[in-house]
Amino acid sequence: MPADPARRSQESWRAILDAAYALFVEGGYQSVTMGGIAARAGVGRQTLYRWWPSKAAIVFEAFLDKVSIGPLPADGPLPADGPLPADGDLATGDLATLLRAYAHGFLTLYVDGAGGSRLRELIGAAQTDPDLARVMAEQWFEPRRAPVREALREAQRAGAVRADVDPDTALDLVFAPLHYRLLVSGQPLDAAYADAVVDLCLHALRYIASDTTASRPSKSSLQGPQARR
Amino acid sequence: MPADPARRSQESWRAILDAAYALFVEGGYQSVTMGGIAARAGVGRQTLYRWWPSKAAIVFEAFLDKVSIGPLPADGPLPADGPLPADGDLATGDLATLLRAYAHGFLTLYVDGAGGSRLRELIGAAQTDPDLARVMAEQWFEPRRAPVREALREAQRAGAVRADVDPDTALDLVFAPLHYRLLVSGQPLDAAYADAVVDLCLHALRYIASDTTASRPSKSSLQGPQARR
Amino acid sequence: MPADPARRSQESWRAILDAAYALFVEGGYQSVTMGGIAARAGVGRQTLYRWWPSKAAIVFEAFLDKVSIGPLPADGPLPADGPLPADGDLATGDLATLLRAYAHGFLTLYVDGAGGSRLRELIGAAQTDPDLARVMAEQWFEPRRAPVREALREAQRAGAVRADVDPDTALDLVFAPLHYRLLVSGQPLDAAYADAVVDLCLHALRYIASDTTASRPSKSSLQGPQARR
Amino acid sequence: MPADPARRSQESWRAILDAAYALFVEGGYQSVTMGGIAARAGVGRQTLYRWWPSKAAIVFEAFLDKVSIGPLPADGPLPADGPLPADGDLATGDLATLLRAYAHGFLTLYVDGAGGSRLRELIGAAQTDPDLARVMAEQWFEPRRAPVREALREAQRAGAVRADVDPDTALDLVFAPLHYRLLVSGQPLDAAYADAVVDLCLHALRYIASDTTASRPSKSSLQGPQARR
DNA sequence: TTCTAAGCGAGACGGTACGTCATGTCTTTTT
DNA sequence: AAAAAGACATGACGTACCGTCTCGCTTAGAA
Repeated sequence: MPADPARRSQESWRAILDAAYALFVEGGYQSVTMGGIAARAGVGRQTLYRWWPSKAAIVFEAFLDKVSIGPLPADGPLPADGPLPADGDLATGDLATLLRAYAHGFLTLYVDGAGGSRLRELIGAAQTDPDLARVMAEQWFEPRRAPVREALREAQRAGAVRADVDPDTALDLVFAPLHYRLLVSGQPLDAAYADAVVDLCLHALRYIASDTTASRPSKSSLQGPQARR
Repeated sequence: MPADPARRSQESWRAILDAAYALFVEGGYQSVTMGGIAARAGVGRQTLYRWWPSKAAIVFEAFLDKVSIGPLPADGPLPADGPLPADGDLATGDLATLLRAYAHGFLTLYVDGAGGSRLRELIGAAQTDPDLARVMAEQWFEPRRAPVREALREAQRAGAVRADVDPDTALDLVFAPLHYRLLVSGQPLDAAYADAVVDLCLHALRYIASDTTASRPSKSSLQGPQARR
Repeated sequence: MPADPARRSQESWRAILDAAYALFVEGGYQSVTMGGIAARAGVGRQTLYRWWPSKAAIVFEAFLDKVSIGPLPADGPLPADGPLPADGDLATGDLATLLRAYAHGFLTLYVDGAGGSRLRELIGAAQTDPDLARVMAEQWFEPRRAPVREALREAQRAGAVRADVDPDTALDLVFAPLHYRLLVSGQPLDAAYADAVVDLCLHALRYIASDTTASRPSKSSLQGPQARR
Repeated sequence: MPADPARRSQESWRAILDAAYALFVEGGYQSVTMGGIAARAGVGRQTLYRWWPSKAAIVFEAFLDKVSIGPLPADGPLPADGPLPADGDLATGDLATLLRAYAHGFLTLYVDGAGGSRLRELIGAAQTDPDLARVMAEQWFEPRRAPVREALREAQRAGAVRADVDPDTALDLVFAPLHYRLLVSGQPLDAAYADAVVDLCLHALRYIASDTTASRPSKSSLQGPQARR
């Protein structure tokens, strides 16, 4: 008998997400407990188990709620980078600018942000929790990939980017190194690195026009696209 | 009083690593417990705490032990890709071949391997365990990056690869997408993807010598260069 | 606002008592729950709380209902000893026969009966529930004591039983040992025991006629036998 | 693996029994919880479950401990009637005195005593807990019955009490009414009642010497009084 | 050789968190 | 207004692990 969402208490829902997010940000994922959330939210423990399958699900929903909804009315420490700078027309115009914007948005959210570094822990938890992994892929990563993928396709149609590369693979060239440094390698993840990655990626993708002139290595190639102007 | 390693019982050590690895492979990281390891190893629980700081440390050491030592005498299900094909001269000769070998070795170990998919869980655990993160970076990731980095530098010196890119950043172009698909995106991680990534990476790095001969990727799929002919 | 009994749903009432009794007989007192009764009766939980103050009250009423109303229409496993063989004229005629009939009725109901041994649990529950204790005393024990008490008084008036004994105390001589073996001592409670108890009781009560001097309570009776020598 | 009693912590044991008894006396059986005992004793909850099968077992052991060991050094509110006045020679000499002593001891312990009325609750709990019932029968009731039974046998051998009655049945004549009023009937349980019961009991048992013809147990005695007319 | 200090197996200990269950109150919807 | 339905706060339950702490037992190296 799956609980009927229509009868759900909105107050409890809010209180739970707020409590879960607060505990998460304050003490990290490991420090969050079902009992702790319930106590802080002034809610029965059973209410948690009624609506969520696991701690991971609650914490992720709380995170999503806080980050996506934008700055909280009062106390929110969120950078609220949220989904994206969001004006879609970037896509057509300037892929390089879009990619760079994304890379810097990533840094803002994951590295500088208060709750940002906590996302690492959620991704970590997802490694042993297939449900969480699926939900995060659907609700967090894919929404962030989609607009970039679309811009990439547009660029391919416009002939600005080689058309023989699967857009998802191309996307990975930018997204992957950022996540890699965040999660795997301990090496620095800063603006310089983000710029370098974007440039290299553009290099790799560039060259439907690359033809002869394009291939100039050291300096000019960094801003390859711009150089073409 | 830090325990004296000289008096350490070798039998217990072996039994503990074997037990930890067995439990890890059988049930996943979450299913491993200190008590479980001790019981399976026929060892007192205190012995674990005497020599290791945490469950993560034991499991990682057990994993490292099994994977690095090569095929076990009797029952080892490890593909034993282990460190690397290991003869360093690959480096000079053919960077593309080396990269491809690494990418496929990654698949063999992380995707096909029995204990392979378990490594995901260890990386996940490291997201909330700085000590584990550090140890893994030092003892697992860096040893696998080092020879490739060296080959890259060699290629840079030989003029086969553009010299204005930080080798570690360049490395990430290959390593990152593989880890990204493993850990973050739920998208397929197979040989075709590995090949595509290596090709794109070579494209990005190629071209101080790019012009004529340098990079011939796997299938001509890149066809950029060929097209120029 | 005390609920108005006039508006009470007869169907629900029946269903609740049936459900409570069924759960009680099937699994014992501890296994009965408010939620369980409500679910089995197809009734809202609040309906239980509206009409009964506690689980004990429901279960006792259900027990009383089933045992007193006589054999159920279809499935009743009750021996339906119920109140008593019921023709009151036994009282005058033959006290011994009456007592024996009661003692054997007790065995039938409490020991042999299906729901019989469950009564033990109700008495047990009454030890921590004063309300239940009171209700049981009024509605279960007293109705069973009353006719015997009346018979005893009749016998006292007729001179067949010593008149210097409080009828309630005399009653206890028969009722108490049966309950004692049921509730306290683990010793066998069977027909032989019931007969022996009744005989001894008759001995104790008999003799206002048997021996004029004897009935001096406190001092002399202590060594009754010796003193008379 | 049943826990090894040799390694048991004496301090915890004491603290647990003290805590359990205190909670029991203060709030009644229902108010005692495993968690409450553990907290008050400053003990882990698992320690309770390690050594006792149930709350009932702990509380009974605590009760037994307090009542049997005699008056506590400082705060014990127990009347310490405990086992018995204990000098066995009462048995031979004066059965009546012994019975009366027991009856009054019963009142002191069960009715007047602080923890006394709590014993009712334990007997109540035993009605749904066969293990507790068995343990109480062995460790509480039987030790109190044994000396009286022995005195009775002695009296039978001495010819002071009719020999055709099973001693346990005879015992019940005194013990049962006291427990009956305590547990079942709500009627007063006081010294007068106790005396009356003892007197009646002595009457019932007396007369192998009292009346030559009378002592035919099962059949003829039924209408004894009437028959003699 | 004896002493002694460590490692070791075993497992009891005080704790924390878990997920389930039952309670009694409440609100919503239907009859 | 009673009733079915069921969400809610509360809190006890029994279990699983945690990390620490004794216990004896062995097993050296030092006296």
